[in-house]
Amino acid sequence: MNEFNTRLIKKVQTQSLTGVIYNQLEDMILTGVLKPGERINESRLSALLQVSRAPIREACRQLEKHGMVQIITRRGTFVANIEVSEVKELYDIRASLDALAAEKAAVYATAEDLDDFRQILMIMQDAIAADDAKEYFRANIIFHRTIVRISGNKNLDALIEGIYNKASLCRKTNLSLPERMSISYRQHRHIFKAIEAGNPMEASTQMKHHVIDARDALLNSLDSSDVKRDPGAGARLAQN
Amino acid sequence: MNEFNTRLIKKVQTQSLTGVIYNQLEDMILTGVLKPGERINESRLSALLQVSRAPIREACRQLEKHGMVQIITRRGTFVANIEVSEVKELYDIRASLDALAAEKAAVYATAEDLDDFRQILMIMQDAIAADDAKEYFRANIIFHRTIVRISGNKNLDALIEGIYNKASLCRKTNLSLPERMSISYRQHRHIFKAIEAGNPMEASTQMKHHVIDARDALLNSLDSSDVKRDPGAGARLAQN
DNA sequence: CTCCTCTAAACTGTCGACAGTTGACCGTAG
DNA sequence: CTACGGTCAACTGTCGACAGTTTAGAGGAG
Repeated sequence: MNEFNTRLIKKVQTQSLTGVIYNQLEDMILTGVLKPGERINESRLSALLQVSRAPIREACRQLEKHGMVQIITRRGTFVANIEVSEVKELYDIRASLDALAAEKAAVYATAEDLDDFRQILMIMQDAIAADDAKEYFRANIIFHRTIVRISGNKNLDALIEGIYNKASLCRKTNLSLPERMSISYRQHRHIFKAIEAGNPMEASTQMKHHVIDARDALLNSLDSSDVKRDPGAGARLAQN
Repeated sequence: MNEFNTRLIKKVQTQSLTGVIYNQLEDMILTGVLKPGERINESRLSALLQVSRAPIREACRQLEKHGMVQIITRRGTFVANIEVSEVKELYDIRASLDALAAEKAAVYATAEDLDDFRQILMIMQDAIAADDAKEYFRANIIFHRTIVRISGNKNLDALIEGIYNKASLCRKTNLSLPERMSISYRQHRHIFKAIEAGNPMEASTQMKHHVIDARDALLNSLDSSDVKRDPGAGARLAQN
């Protein structure tokens, strides 16, 4: 493992060591190698990855900025520990922000934007027909990102991504619910219709309802089948 | 100035150098000593403040986390440059988040919480009677923070503060509008009434309206008294 | 046996130094 | 006069070391 890391580091060195370390740590957190609440030992990591502590410290600050760890002065950095109750709160925030995005999108959407939506909705339909939850999930992310993009609010993007990352720390939240695809699709369609009609109020309301609904479905499924492990790790997001 | 800084640093050393540097830089940015777009030179600062570059770097990362600077790899850290158009977007976000807080506050507020509100509203009334804009402004902040606290959503607090900090970078946004105090007070009263009545929907709507209204007043006063940035701004704002 | 105290190991915060990269200035060619 | 290329200074990224603080564990008292 050491040799592999060393090689990897050498290869991408043009991108700054800190960035590489950041990706490694993010991976280790999202895949559960580093468990919530666990402490990240700078010295040990620097020895393991064969780099000095400086880039590791920097990577940790970036992780904190993205909400994935918490840094306590003179105590260390700890992998964020997300309770289910906090996931609930995070979804509330995301619902509000996504609703804002939908509201603005209904104002600014162009004809081409609407075509984009139609295409995404078609992909979703196909995914449902093929019972391909993974594909549907991908399209879902694109749908939401498209709305944020159209809204034109640059800060919204980073904010929502941060919320999303943090919620993802609760690994249980990454399971997909294939049986909800058709419900979700119908809601997406309502949102699209509101945007198409240029109705900000309606778009906002529908979006908020959609996100809260998804959250409740998720939490309910957690209640019923709690101790389930999630092998379908396709939930990792390709960000940017 | 050097001596003063040194003494200050010594005095609070128990609280980590990075924290002291952070406060200094924040001050310098908010007071305009460091101007938007200006680059922060680590070496020069470390010489000026008589500390090594490490704590300065760390302070810069924290500033970035709070949205006050932007760090570009191998280029340096630059004081965030906020356009008026971006302030508009930031207020949109804040309106959504504050509306969420008000919604939840209407659900969770206790009798003591309501008493807190009554007290704050009284302070506002007094400030208006004394024509004390500064005091009113202080009470206003407490009012909003109280709502966020009552909402019980821990992430909301940090998020809103970040938005607020970033908007404050546009120094023009820091002017107070004494003539709006009574309007603002009435709106606060409406929000309080909705929370008191346990009406989340109404509280949310009133809050959103309040923040957007404050924003428009602010931007309008900028339009009339300042350089004409965006001629279409007024028209576009009217639709909100 | 339990609780408190004190000591030592471990770890983070800070430091000064070096190396690689970036941006700018200067000179040359078209 | 302008555009392109090369050289150089400055600055950030990274490194290894030291100091102060925290935590854990050993030892003693109740």
